[in-house]
Amino acid sequence: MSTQERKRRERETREQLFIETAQDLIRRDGLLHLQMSRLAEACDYATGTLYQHFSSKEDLLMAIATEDLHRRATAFEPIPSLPASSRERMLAVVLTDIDFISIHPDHFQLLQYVSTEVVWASASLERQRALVRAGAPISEAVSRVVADAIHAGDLVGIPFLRPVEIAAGFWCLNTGMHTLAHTHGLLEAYAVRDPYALLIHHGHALLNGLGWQPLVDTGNTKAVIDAAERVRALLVRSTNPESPAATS
Amino acid sequence: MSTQERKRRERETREQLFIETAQDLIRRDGLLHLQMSRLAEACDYATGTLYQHFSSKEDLLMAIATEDLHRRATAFEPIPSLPASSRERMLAVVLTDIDFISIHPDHFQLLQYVSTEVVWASASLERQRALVRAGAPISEAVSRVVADAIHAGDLVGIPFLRPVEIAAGFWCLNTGMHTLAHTHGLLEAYAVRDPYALLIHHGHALLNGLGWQPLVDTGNTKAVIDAAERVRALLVRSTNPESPAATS
DNA sequence: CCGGAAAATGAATCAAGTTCAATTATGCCC
DNA sequence: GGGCATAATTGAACTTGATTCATTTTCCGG
Repeated sequence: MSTQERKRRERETREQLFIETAQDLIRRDGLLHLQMSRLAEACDYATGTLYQHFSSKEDLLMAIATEDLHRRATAFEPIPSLPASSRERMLAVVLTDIDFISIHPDHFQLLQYVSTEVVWASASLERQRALVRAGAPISEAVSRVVADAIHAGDLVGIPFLRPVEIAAGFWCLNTGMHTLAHTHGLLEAYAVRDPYALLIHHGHALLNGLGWQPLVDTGNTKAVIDAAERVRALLVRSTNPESPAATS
Repeated sequence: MSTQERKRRERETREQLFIETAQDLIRRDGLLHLQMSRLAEACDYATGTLYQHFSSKEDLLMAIATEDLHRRATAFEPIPSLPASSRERMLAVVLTDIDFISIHPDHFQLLQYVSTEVVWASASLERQRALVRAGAPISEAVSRVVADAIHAGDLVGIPFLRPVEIAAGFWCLNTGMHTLAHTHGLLEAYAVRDPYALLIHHGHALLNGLGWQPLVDTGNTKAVIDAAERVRALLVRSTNPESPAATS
């Protein structure tokens, strides 16, 4: 049946419209002021129609967060096959996350909000699962980099930790720094000037502490900055497919 | 005027009653189901009376979080003057936080919720400031341990980072792991068995990576566990003033 | 004791999310 | 093409729970 298929597509398009319009409204007025009735009006639909797609307001918010998370995960995809050392690829992980959250600060705040017990419990089981699923490719990509490092001999002596548990350490450091950067009053309380430069520094320190070769002298500020620039250039090239002299 | 003073005290006592009863209700029924009218009833006051103390529900939640955070900060107080190496004191920081959050998981979830843009903005300026202030002693205590380490020569070669920025790294690691441990679906997604054992491991790795002496062999599981036990024993002793062999 | 200020009360108000009976559109079959 | 059954859409009514505020009660100095 082609009719079924068309309907499904139309439905999906409309859901996309709702999600994108909601993102616009949130950017304009803030998460606090998002109202279901206003969103419906902005999309030229009745309030009730929203509930054909989302079981509740929280459900909608989770759908938005999931959408963003998909995009975020896409940014991590090319990292495992980047033409660079395992250590540089790990740096790429940190930089990719920094860059994404810097461009989409709303995403982080929304994700934090929907991860909250209160909001989480108010969304449908399906959306909860979709959100978790959307994040999985990130941990998989990072774990692959770790596994490659172990395989290549860049990372030895941690037989009792699985790659995903090494990856989790960096997830914590990253997420923690995003939290520090985006939570009211915290940056001031900690008097941290540039949270993401600090994250890169601590990231290197953690890599060094895990014995991840080649070790980087974190005291050499210029080397650290140069390495970040070099890896960022690689990332940009991997995102723009028409590389000057690519041979896949 | 003594009357003024008494009134103020009574007011404070009642505020305490509200906060503690609210904590009970949250523990019993969950944050999601806390209702202002039910809280008032549980305290044998009218709903309106609550608003003599808290400008809104969010304001109340922030007051609860602040109360908890005070207690949490108290746990960190003895650490800087613990009779141990600077590295062991830093481990004490991590362990103290792990233990507090393990005993008070509600606190972490509430803190995460009130730190959310939506809730934060709905609380009074005064409460916002009080919450930030309540957390400050923790970063100060940790920063003091870092400063001591630098002074003692245990931590060299990081002239451009201030103690508070080193402390921030551990804040991120800790907060990140609490988030991982307490956010639905994440532990499963990352397949992490024991998040706090992992936190201790990564904590040591970060300390090693910063060059914090004496370095610890993270591959030696027994040594890592023993060190944690030893430091925990110190912490217990510092909390219970009457040590076993003391002449009371 | 009294008068008036301050505090407490809880029913009324309000706001926003959610529902659902009525309406409209859609697609299928003859 | 027309009529029928089903599904989708609508938006006003409903619901829930936070917040307010007119009224009542308490408190305190003189």
